[in-house]
Amino acid sequence: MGFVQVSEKEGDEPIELPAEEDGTLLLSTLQAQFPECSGLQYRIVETKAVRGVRSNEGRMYSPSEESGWGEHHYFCVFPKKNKRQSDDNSENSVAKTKRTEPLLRCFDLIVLGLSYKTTDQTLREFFETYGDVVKAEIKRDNTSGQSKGFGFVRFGSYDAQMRVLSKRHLIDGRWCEVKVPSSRGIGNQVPGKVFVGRCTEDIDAEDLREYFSQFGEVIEVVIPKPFRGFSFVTFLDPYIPQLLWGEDHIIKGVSVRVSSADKRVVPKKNQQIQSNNFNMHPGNNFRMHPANNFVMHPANNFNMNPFYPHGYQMNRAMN
DNA sequence: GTTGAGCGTT
Repeated sequence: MGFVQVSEKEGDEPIELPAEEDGTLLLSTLQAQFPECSGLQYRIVETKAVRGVRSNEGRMYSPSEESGWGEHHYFCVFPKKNKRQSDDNSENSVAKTKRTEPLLRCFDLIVLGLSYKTTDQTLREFFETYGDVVKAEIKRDNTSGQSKGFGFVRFGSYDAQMRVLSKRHLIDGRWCEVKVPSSRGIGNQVPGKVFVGRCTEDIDAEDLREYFSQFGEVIEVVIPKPFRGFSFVTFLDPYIPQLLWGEDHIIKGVSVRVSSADKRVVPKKNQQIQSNNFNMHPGNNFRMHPANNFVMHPANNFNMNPFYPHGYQMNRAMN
């Protein structure tokens, strides 16, 4: 909880960035203010040594478990190869980093079939045997507080996430399955396209392109006119969108909401488009792109449970 | 206080 004091360079006036509930600072939060920033450092007052902040899976961890981020004044680290992103003539390390980082990032997993007595706490404790649990919550009825029998869990490491998805789990006497939420599925979505809700009018196409370029190459930005409070961003790689849903994204200090752009939400005919196809990339043909085969991607095979491929009644013998 | 396929954002 709380805020982290960060400036671009050591000695500059710091700004306060909000930390997450678990005390971590999201790289996306950091990059919303310092777009090219890849990490944080701070100086130890006593020894004058500079220390780096631990970072993993898009999250930055405070130096101390007890005192959190403390009163340190953090400053940004930038990649050495910090060329303009439009310099697309070489497959440099920047481009590779931007492609692989979101692929390995964890996301919420849904836990189905939970006992009505299972709590956030017992859910967390159960999954902690697999790795750091960033979030564990039971979904409850708003008025009665009664559990709905399912919940969400999020891990700190992709490895733990993979291991959990590969098996069934006996939690509080019930066999439960852990799946990728259908909200991340690939139903009617337009390949590579995301819906960006809660936009404000001062967020223009260039702001959106600049922000979302950290996750992959952006090939189109559409802001419906007249302004309707949302916009669309399309990536070259069609699997990028499902890695962004459910995240908080802060652009120009505004918390926007990224969700799927499906075919029901096609822009109206009689509207202007502020910007599109600003990046005429030769690889714009989705069919030609090797990443276009969704099924080939491991992230799309999570729900194929080898134990119960046909919906076996998991809790038949219980209770 | 009961139930048992699903899919949330406080």
